[in-house]
Amino acid sequence: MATLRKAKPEPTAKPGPTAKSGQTAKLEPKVRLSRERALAAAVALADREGLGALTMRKLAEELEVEAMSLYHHVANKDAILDGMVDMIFAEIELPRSDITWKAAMRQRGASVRAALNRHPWSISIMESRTSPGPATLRHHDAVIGCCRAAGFTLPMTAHAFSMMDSYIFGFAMQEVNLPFDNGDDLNELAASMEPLLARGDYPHFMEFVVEHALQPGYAYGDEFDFGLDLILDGLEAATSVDGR
Amino acid sequence: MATLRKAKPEPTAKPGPTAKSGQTAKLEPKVRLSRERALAAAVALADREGLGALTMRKLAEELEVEAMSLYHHVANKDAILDGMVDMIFAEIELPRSDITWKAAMRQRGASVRAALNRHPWSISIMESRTSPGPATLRHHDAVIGCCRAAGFTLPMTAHAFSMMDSYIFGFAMQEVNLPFDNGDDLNELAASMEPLLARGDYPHFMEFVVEHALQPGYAYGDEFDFGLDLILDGLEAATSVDGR
DNA sequence: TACCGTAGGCGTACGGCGTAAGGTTGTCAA
DNA sequence: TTGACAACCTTACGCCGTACGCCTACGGTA
Repeated sequence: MATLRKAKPEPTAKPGPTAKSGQTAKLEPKVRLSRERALAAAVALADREGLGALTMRKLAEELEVEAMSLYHHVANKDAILDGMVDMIFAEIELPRSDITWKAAMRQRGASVRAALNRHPWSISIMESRTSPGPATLRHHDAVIGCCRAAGFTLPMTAHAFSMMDSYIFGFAMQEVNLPFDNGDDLNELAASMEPLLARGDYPHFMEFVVEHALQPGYAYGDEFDFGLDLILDGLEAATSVDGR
Repeated sequence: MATLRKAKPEPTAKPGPTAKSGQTAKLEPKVRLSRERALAAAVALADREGLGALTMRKLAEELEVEAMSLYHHVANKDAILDGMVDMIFAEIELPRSDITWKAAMRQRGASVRAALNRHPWSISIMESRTSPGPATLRHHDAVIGCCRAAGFTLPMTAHAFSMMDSYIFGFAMQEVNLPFDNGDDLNELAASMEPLLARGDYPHFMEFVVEHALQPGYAYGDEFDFGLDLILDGLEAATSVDGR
């Protein structure tokens, strides 16, 4: 015996839960752990308390299990993160095929953005993941298929794919990390940057913030559609010129 | 007693470095630690070994100091990350004012992309930072100033700023996380996804990868200019129509 | 019925992390 | 000479991911 007799300071019978004798064992069906249950709980935990709170111990506790039991269903924590990313992609609507490609791309762009806003932690793990899951592949396949069905050549499809995803994910990244969530704390934000701005450095930045971004009607999220439409219109023009 | 006699097995005098007596003390000037030295070492360490290797202990070792000494110059590790982000922005060329706004924006876009590629870890900490440093503010100020000098209204400046940065940072994010670095491992990548593709799922994705992305002349980085030019042309058209 | 391989779950331990608290040392003004 | 102060170090705490080995329940077979 390797560990000698250092373990087992307590050879007494276990106290309460899952009592050893059969007397109460049948009363709790004790749902089995599984990869799916673990991933769903991980997403819920990250949604509720942030990615930093997602630890193997906390996740296990959530599932009423010990941390090491998770390793029977996932290889390691990275595999959990991979699975979580794929769950997000599974939430995103695929582009429809019964409308124009522009309308379909607008709709799936909005769906991507909505999913990333629902799960603000997701974008920070999407970068740094390199092994896409089935839902991720399915999503990319559908987007490429939409372009091809609209008559895009392969090079033009590459342009469109790269451009749309760069913009959509880049926008979501900025949106998720804005230093404010709603209009309420704009004022304290403004106050916090006052010392910098009062010194006269950054005059254009200051004008922009004070005269525009902090004005009542302004919401950064509204910028999304302007940019996406400009891109889609540009892509349409590029295809109609020479098809490539 | 938990640790028993693990500490202090050696009450003997300290051996070599920074000898206690004054005899050799003058020989090594012992450059003082400083926030700047710490940040520069942190950037170098992250460049060399990745962000995961950047720990307070390793960073201190790099500087020939103990971990806790760092806390005399920075508040905590987050402050180091903030400082590192600002160092990256300091590397980026500001838009020039002696050329057209489009040329200036093209040049600063290339500069941003180059900096993010030189320091692949930087994009993953830029998101999640909310307190910009002076170089960051200076950069944003210059970009806004460039738009304003070109005659953009404030709303149009907001459109342009949001759109360009979403695209540039989003593109860099995808580029940095590609599962390959050069043309060499494209083949093993192709081999690794073969089981998925052979089953006939993802037909469009497969056609795209095999017939286009894996072809000899293709490099993802080349997509950057197409998208940026399309955006800049679109912005120019939008301003000349109604100026807003 | 008896056996046993295996899968799911548990307990312990290890090395590493960020950093709180307090000790030591070198410098310099009074 | 003294004593305040800043720079730096030592120790320790509570976390983290996970290697390793054990126990138990169950299903298939003899």
